[in-house]
Amino acid sequence: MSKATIYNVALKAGVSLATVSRTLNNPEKVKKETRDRVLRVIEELGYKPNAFAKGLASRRSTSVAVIVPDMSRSSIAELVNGVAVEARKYQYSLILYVLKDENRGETEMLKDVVASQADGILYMNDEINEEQYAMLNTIQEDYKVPIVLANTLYPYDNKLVTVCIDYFKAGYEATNKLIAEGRKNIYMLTTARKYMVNDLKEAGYIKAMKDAELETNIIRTSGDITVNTVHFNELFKDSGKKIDGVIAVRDSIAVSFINTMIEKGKKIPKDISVFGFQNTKYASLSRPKLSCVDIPILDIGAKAMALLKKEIDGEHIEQKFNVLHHDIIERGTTIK
Amino acid sequence: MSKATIYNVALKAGVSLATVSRTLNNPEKVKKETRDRVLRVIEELGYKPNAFAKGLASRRSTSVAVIVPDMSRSSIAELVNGVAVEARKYQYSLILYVLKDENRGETEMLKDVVASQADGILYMNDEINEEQYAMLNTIQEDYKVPIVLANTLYPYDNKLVTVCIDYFKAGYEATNKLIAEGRKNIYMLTTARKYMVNDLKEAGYIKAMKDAELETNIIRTSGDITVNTVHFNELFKDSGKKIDGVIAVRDSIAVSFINTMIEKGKKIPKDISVFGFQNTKYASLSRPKLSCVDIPILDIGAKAMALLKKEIDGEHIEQKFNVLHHDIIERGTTIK
DNA sequence: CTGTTAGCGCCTTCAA
DNA sequence: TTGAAGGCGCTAACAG
Repeated sequence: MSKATIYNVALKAGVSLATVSRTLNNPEKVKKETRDRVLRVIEELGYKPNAFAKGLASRRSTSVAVIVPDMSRSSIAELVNGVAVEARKYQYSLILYVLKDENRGETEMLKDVVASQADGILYMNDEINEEQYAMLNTIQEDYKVPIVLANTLYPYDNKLVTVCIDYFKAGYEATNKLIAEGRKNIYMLTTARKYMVNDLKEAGYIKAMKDAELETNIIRTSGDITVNTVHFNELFKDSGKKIDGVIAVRDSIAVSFINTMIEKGKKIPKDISVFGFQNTKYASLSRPKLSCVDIPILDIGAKAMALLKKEIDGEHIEQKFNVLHHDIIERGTTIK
Repeated sequence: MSKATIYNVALKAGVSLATVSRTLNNPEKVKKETRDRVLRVIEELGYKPNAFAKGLASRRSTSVAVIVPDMSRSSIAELVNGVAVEARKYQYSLILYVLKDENRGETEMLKDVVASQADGILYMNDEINEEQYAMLNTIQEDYKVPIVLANTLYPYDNKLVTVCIDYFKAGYEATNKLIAEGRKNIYMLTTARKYMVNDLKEAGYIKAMKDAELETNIIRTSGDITVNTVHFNELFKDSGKKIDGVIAVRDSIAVSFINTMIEKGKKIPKDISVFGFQNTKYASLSRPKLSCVDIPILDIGAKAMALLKKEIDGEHIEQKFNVLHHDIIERGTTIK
């Protein structure tokens, strides 16, 4: 029962191992009768080709490396979900690399990825910086392993295929919604850590504010609720009365802000309108429900995997930047 | 640059490939000077052993298969995080299998796992049923590939190593807290789908209620917010006034319930006390903050991976059931 | 349409 | 302490 090899199948089916290999990989090259016989034996023996031997001989692994930061971020998990669904269509398996805090070993890790013979790499670390981008580029060129960035942007260059939404535009639009409400003192709540996508949201916000000749106010805080709650309380003390609008780069930050303000006696959205980003479950579980930019995160994952598959298959993708459509969802934290 | 093989290293270091292999896998069997020289060349060439060749020859993959349902569930993502951290300690890579809705192909998928030569399997699908359990067992026995269940319980048998918490006890304790508050009409909100762990929480709830000679009320609903909101509204119409306590099997369900009730004018926790399960970010982002059972989900993942590693290394684990400690966290939705 | 024959890159006895 | 040689299970020309 343990392990049937291609030899066992060949023997029992009365053919050579090459024929077995063919019926599995190039069925059209095998006469139907032979093929059927072989398939029956395969079934009987519960034979599955050894992935290592197959990979070694064919130099292809039918697997892709998925590189993510901290899984506990809702958007990351959802992205992986999207990738998984698409990957299954191609029978590709996913090798998961979680970066976690320690960027130290990223170079080392990428070498592991190469050694693992992954057919392609899906990189979704939105904290990407110039150095990392350069390294990915090197890897793609030196080792000829295709890379796709999912929900990860490095806007200063476009050598790598990228799937994302137009974060600048989204930030711009959300801010304009608040301006249209008549809000004047609109704050942007962003992360202290450097996320490229958040910088773009911020740039969109700044543009909208400048266009309206309003003053920009950017607060850098943490994604950690206990930490940002403290920040929000301080903010309230200093200038709380003047805030009448907020754009947060993550839903969870928006919700944390809302909670803090409501506990301070503020009315949402009467006193302050709030926009989040992503449309995660946090947005639906907030009270009032959070207005936010809806990002098709599942689709981004799926699209990224689909493009990677094309690259693996040797198709050239001239459209490097693939921008998916986003929506502005108005719920209970803004005034329609 | 492309790919250095063991031959290149051997040549450049002036040794045979066997020596290179040894310095990597059995360094103590190589004279220090030779070893250093080889290591230097490895460094220079950026050599990494091809994972396929290595796996084929050694019959070990230093990778484990991680089987999960839907990644978008916060607890699942966190579990994977825990696994990833621990796996990195051993330099194990993770092959991710997302079950998603379609259980249809689970048998097939498990065959893939075996074919992938994973050294072990981490199974964390809390919807496990008898059939699946039996199949896992078969796989473990027939193919000699160790399996560990993480946060997944099949309480009717104990052939597979399991890491979890005592869900029965947790349900019992949480219910008793509410009873101690003087609550009489305590409802359990659980999932319509069959999750073994939720059944245990439910059993604990029932036991506590029976002990206190109170009537049990079990509501089966969905994890989907739009769906369960409808249920909660109906519930309120029928018997809303009589509900004074709730235990929900997931934080997100608890929060959704709270939102619905507060919108109906109920006071939380004055009118109704609420307990959730897990202590996810949802609990901290709810207003009031959710009281809940704290489950050390990260630790469960890490512990499961650690045990799997032991099994892979041939250590026999007699302690099949590994029960980690949980806490009851009282925050704003219960009365202390 | 099918069989034969080299490898793929590495590990692992067995000798030396 | 090191080298030589035989696989691991499969794919992919090349013949036939």
